[in-house]
Amino acid sequence: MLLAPLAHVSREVAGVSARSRKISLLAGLFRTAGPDDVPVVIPYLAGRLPQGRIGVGWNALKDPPPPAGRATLTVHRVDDTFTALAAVAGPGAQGERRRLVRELLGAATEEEQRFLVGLISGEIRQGALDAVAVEALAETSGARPDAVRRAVMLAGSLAPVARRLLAAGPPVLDEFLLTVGRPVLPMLAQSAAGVAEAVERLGECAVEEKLDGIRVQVHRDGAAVRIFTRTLDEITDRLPEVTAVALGLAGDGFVLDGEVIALDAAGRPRPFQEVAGRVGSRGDVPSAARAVPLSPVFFDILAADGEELLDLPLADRHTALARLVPEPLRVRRIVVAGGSGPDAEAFFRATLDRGHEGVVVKALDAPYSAGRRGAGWLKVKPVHTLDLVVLAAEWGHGRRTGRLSNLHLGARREDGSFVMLGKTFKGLTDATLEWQTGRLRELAVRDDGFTVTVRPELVVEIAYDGLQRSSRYPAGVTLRFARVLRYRTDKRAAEADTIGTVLAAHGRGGGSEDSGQDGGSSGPGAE
DNA sequence: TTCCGACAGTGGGGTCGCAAT
DNA sequence: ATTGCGACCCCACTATCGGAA
Repeated sequence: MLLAPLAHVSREVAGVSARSRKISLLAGLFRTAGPDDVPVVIPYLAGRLPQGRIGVGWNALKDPPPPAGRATLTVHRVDDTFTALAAVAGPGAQGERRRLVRELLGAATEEEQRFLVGLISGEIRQGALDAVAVEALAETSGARPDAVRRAVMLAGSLAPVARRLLAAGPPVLDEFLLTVGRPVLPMLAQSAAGVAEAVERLGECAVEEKLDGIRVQVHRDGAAVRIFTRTLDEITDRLPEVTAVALGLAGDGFVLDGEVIALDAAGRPRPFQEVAGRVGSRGDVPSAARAVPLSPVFFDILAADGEELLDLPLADRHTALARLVPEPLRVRRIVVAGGSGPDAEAFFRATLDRGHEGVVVKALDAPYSAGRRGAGWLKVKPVHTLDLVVLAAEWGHGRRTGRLSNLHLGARREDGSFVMLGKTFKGLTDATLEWQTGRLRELAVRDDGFTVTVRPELVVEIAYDGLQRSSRYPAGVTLRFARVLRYRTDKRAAEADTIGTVLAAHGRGGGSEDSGQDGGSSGPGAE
């Protein structure tokens, strides 16, 4: 099969807005793909590479060679090139990758080049990723979308399901079962503004502490333990203490869902950054483990005694969890029946006081709906706000092209100058985007084509989750998950929050930003 | 007809590891 | 030794479509 029709359909899909139309366009192409093409075509049209990451980024894609005049590239030639790219290593790897990429792009027509660049950089922007591909796959094969989605969740990815489904038809979906040792897409939570609201939405529910660490899925099959991240990457060899905990439990065929965190001597959680650094360390794991020992804490169970528990309501899964996992290894929780708000609120406060991130409110009757951000779990975290000053803004991409999007945020110093605390592009409606583009252009003092620097006069109210240590910004801290709430056109820059009040609000002392370096873990840490 | 769930898009900061400088 | 880049961790929010109410 040639790449050309694929690239063409991708462009057509991007050109229509109706999801139903996208689905039938994709389905039409799936039908024409031969059995050998399927494992490649399906992921490509869902915007993914079967090889995963191949070590080629935006930089290697600059200045593509002139396009070919005629379409001769086959999908298999493209796939072979990606396989070769993924295998390149050692000195000179960068140059070799560049050479392979140039060779591939040189053999591609203009439309194919656009498609390949999008595919490699993960910016297909056709408005159709896995979920739409699942629908198209269902349409092509005559299977029920739900059944396809469930198989994808259990297989961990689309490709193996697509291959079997198109080769043998809907009945093969029954072959996709939860297997201990093979990762499953994890269930995710939606956000809610407050505990009372979340409890009201869910009715009978559990309120569990939300720990700020790394999500882990722990499989044990006899003496074999495997640990996976939220994106299903295996990290078993980096977490020996988690393996030890799994081997210490009184069961030998289970799958647990939980979070790893690090605790200090007083039993309080250490900052997320320390946990992330530890989990990311592949080199000398034993010494990393001595410096930052990790504690797994579990909140769900997907299989026990080799038996699949996914479809059981949470209440029953928790019973199974409690049978296998002793108290300190489980997340703290309470059960709230029939909207008794105060208990949940008190639990939320107590959880924050213990230094944790917030709570997750979970419907007791909900099954484990993996891979979807189902409404069965609602997370609640405290929100802080600040009035900051816009120092600059970056030109947006994609649907934000031509609009000033990413804002550089500054806090006021006592002397009237400003310290940059981070950036945000979140929380902006199209109308606000439009308005800020006009207003910031009026305030512009410089435009290098990427960033527009402005006179620091515009005040914006920012919500954020807490401070974290930063080596990038002059105050030594930056805002975590900053987003725009609204512009404060009623405020002048001289009325914006100062860096002193920002630091003081998070127990980092007032005064100058240079004292913000709190020497590792001795400080109280970000919330 | 209106409401709302699910999805895609638009990017944020940090950290590690590897290759290039 | 330092710097740049890619891969992955954490993540919020809005616009849109299309089925449910």
